[in-house]
Amino acid sequence: MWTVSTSGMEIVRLSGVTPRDGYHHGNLREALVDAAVELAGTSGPEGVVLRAVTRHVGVSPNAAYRHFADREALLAEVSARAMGALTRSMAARQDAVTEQDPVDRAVARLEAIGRGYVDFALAEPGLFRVCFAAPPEVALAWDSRDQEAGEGPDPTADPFGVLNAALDHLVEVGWLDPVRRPGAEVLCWSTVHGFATLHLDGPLRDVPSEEREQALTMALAHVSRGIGPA
Amino acid sequence: MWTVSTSGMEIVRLSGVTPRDGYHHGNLREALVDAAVELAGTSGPEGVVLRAVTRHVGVSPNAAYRHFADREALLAEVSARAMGALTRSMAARQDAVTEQDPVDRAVARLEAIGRGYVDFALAEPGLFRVCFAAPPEVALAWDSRDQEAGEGPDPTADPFGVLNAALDHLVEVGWLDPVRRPGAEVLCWSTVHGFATLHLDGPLRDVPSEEREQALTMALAHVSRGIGPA
DNA sequence: CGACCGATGTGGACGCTGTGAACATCAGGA
DNA sequence: TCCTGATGTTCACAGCGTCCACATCGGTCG
Repeated sequence: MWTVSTSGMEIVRLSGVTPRDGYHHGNLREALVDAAVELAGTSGPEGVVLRAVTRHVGVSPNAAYRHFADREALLAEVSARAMGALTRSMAARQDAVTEQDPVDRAVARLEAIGRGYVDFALAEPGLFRVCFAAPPEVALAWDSRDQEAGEGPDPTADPFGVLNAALDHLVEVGWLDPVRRPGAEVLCWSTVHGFATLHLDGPLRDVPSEEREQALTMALAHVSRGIGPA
Repeated sequence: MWTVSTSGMEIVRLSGVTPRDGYHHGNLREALVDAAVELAGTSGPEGVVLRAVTRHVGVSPNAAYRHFADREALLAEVSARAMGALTRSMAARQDAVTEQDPVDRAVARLEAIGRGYVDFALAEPGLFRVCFAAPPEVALAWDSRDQEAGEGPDPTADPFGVLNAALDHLVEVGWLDPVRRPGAEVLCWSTVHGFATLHLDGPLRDVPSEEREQALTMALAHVSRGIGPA
């Protein structure tokens, strides 16, 4: 199977995806998303080429249309997965904070979140880019953050949820003035997101990593200073 | 000319581009960039489709290759123009500040710059996006900001230059602690850039404009608070 | 004045893409 | 046992960026 008779050249299936045995794949949908995530990781959103994805899985291009409306839909799925990875990166950094004093700890955790965000962006540029490359449903998912807060899934399941939780905690420990709480999320997120994108794709992409790290430390400190107590 | 004989349907030339008279165009390069900018304005970088651009100008697709190495090169040109527009938007807002007190004025001018940045992004989404969609030379142009500062063109010719000038002025008037000056550019730029992209393409794109404006005001205030005097 | 030549624009072709329509193949229930 | 719905394949189409050979011009030099 899978031998092109005209050339006699065998088409090699890439990566560690287990080949299927028969006419039907078994769980093509999963396999397609896996392959797409892999491609996105190395080449970003535009690396998620439908025909390339199906090629990796060893299936015809149109097979994908049995599981996704179009390329956008597949990309949205990849985006969701990438967002999960981003969230885990942030959470991991946050949990690694060892500070004991409650207030210092809360502040350190906020900065750790920011660092986790930027580090993920620079360590996994492809996945980070794919996070923000799906117009419709992902945005809705993020926007329906508050409405279904009552019983929805873990509010810390997305980056925004993690950030909000950290800020809420800063209010609890008395470091963040409640009057300054609304809007703080946007400020933090904007700074960190802008920092990441400017250094990833933007005009600051050639800044050496050492200098970048220093700038990040300063930026995070400035943010804390901007929202924190006088 | 330009009548498809097979169908007899005349191909209409779009927009206000003046039609050429003969075999040669006269200044195709300019015309192509104009058309590309127009397309970028309505559809962003991916709207700059080589064949569409040449169609608008009324020329064959390959004619573009006499003036640009490839689509990327054309896009870079468009990007440079868009960057100019961004810069003018920022400068315009800055110049509109009427504050009299030197210090207050300098602070107000910084915030005006940020507002000009975000406003341009939201008013001209296509052009804004195209600003950051050209890997090679644009980035270099921005990076060679300081080196050739001696006699190069107006340092306020690009967004980064405008921002730096404003920050330098804040040091001069004694508002910005010189020790906090380095890194301030990145902080300001990151915040404003992140705010713009999150609200333009990102998860915050559906935030109503009123709420967005309020968030921007708060974010700018926080930035000032972050870098300003205690 | 006329021939030539480099710059510029054209036509056709190739391989790539996403996607629609019709057909093939299977697994499981009547 | 047959049939049906789900899943995968094949063929086809239009649009894209780009290469190559050819057409057409404006200016320069004999």
